[in-house]
Amino acid sequence: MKKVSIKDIASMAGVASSTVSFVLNGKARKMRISETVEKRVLEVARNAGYYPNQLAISLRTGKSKTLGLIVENIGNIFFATLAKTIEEEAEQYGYRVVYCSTENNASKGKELINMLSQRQVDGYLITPAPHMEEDIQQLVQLQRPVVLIDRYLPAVEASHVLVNNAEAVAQGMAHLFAQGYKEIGFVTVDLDVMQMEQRLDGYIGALSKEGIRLNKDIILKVPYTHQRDEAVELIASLLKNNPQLEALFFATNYLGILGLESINRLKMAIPEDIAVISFDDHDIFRLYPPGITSIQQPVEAIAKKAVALLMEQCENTESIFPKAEVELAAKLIVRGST
Amino acid sequence: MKKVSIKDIASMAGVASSTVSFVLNGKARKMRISETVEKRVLEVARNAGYYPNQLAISLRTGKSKTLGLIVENIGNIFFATLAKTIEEEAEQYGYRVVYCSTENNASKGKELINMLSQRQVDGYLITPAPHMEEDIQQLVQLQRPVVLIDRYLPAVEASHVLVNNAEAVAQGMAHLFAQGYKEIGFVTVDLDVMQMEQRLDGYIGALSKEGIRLNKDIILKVPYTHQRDEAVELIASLLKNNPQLEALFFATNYLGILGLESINRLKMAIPEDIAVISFDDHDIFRLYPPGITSIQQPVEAIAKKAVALLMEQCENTESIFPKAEVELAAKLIVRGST
DNA sequence: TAATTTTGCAAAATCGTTTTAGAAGTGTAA
DNA sequence: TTACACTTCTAAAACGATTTTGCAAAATTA
Repeated sequence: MKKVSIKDIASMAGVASSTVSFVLNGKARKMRISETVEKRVLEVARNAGYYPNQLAISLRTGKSKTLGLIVENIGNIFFATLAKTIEEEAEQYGYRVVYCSTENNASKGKELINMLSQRQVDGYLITPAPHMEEDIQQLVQLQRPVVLIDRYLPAVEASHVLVNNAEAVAQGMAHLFAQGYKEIGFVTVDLDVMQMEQRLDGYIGALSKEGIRLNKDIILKVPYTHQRDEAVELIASLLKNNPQLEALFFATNYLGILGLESINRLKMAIPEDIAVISFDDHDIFRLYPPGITSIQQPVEAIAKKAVALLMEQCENTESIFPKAEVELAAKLIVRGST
Repeated sequence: MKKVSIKDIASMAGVASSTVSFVLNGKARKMRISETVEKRVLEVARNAGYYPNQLAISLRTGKSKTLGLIVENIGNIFFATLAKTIEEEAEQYGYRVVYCSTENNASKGKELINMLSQRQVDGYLITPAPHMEEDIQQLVQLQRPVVLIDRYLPAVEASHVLVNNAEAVAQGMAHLFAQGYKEIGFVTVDLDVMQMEQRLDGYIGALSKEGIRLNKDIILKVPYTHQRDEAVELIASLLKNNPQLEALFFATNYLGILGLESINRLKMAIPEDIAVISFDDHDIFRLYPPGITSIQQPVEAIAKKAVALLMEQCENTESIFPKAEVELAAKLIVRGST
């Protein structure tokens, strides 16, 4: 079945296609189309089941009203919620979002930027994987609207919005200290990304502020490429090799989940044998007895701010915007695990 | 910064834009373009950082190489995995996927179909919300490629692929009987959708096969619109009012998760006080002590089959395809909760 | 040498819109 | 009668690609 175009409507209504376009875009008044003609066109269009071809519109106007969102892994609840919130937010501005995952792989990230460019997205929201500096810098140089989220690249002149990682970890550490824990291990990932470094910095800073000497043996950097089981084993051996540990701080939710499995495997009790706190909240943390204390990122605020910044750039492509650097506060959710 | 078009490349290389197109599409040989010209064009295109405008290509060729995927809720891990698998599968065929959620709301579903149509997707993968019959039937009538997943609408002449729900529940029930449980409650949702009815049918069928009389008091239909807390309370009162219950069968993973919360609230022990089994697997079920038995859908097989069916229709738009009705077997994952 | 075929590319049509410029027709005033 | 201003709509260009057709020059054949 052929689709109906504006031309078909025009010939059916006995007018020019420009007239149809004016009417359908509500410019009938402005273009002084008579009410008679307007009604007829509207009628015909409705009966024919006409809907506009967005591709043609975008091609002609040069605006696709679409944003590209590149996250690390859409399967992770944090990014999934972020994506959904961003989508809802963008809808307010009349924009659609297409999203995709890098899996923290720079070459996949490069491909995705390419793909989005080809599809003529109006702006980019990116959680950059390591080594994506060059590709993102290129976007910036071409004056494409770009906002980085969740992390940033110091070398790139792009606006970013993220949680105040160091501050958030410090807050969590303060809570642990207040509960009397002193021997606190830190489990992070071996990825060379800004936000992970900031979290580790938060940990180190909190220790030194409390006057506790840094013990590198109880900082574990799990290789990102490790399989689930290898990682669980790694965390388990950290616990076995350091029986003095009173608490474990996980730098991200999926590490926390792996940690729960390790602790479970060692038949240790939370919080009696080991206290647990994790960055990024998760359904499991709310549910897993006795409830896992976590640091909840202000996902909604991040999404809102990021979209707002991007929109500003999109709607105003002439002027160059100063790089905005936004850091938002996290929220500590205290549960039974500490 | 202006984008470079094929015309720009043409004038830079001193050739016609058609020539550029031929070269870039690898048709140089076929169109008898000399190697000299081919090399020059390639060189110029590379240096200028040219990339094609997908919108223009789609408009001209009439193929967007994009599929529309409409799920119930992309936030749910089942749909998220399904979406991701479908995306990977579609990539094999050179197609992109744009996905969106209905939240089980027919009018939102209608809007989404509209949006996807305007964006000229080549085919539709849909988990239909109740009352979407008409809109989907219309797609079918317009001979658009459509495949329904996870559920189907008896009134609509569209292919579908889903898990064998009744059979899967029967399998779960058989396991419960084998473990000696007789008093088994069933918690489902009050939505009027095919797959939920099939699951309930599976439950009822299993009982009658076992010679157990149906007790409607221990079948709970949680209203879909209930808030988290209301639902938890509802399930808790089911347990309180029916102390004879030995096991609870949850018809979907998010109900199962709510159920865990209810059980937790009542301080009942799994499986000593109450055994638990849930449809659809989830991270939490693997982790939550003592592990929750669940029925895992063959997500990968569903995705593969659905995409394959859709591709067949897309690549072959002339012929009308017979409605394919595919039902796949689920896998019972036995854990400590039963 | 003339006719024919092949080569190598250019021109133009096309996809479905938007948008600018302007063409008829009518009315009004000088 | 002419000039001018409205009113109402149309024609055509443009967006950036693909694809069909066209056509001159070179090469081949008769």
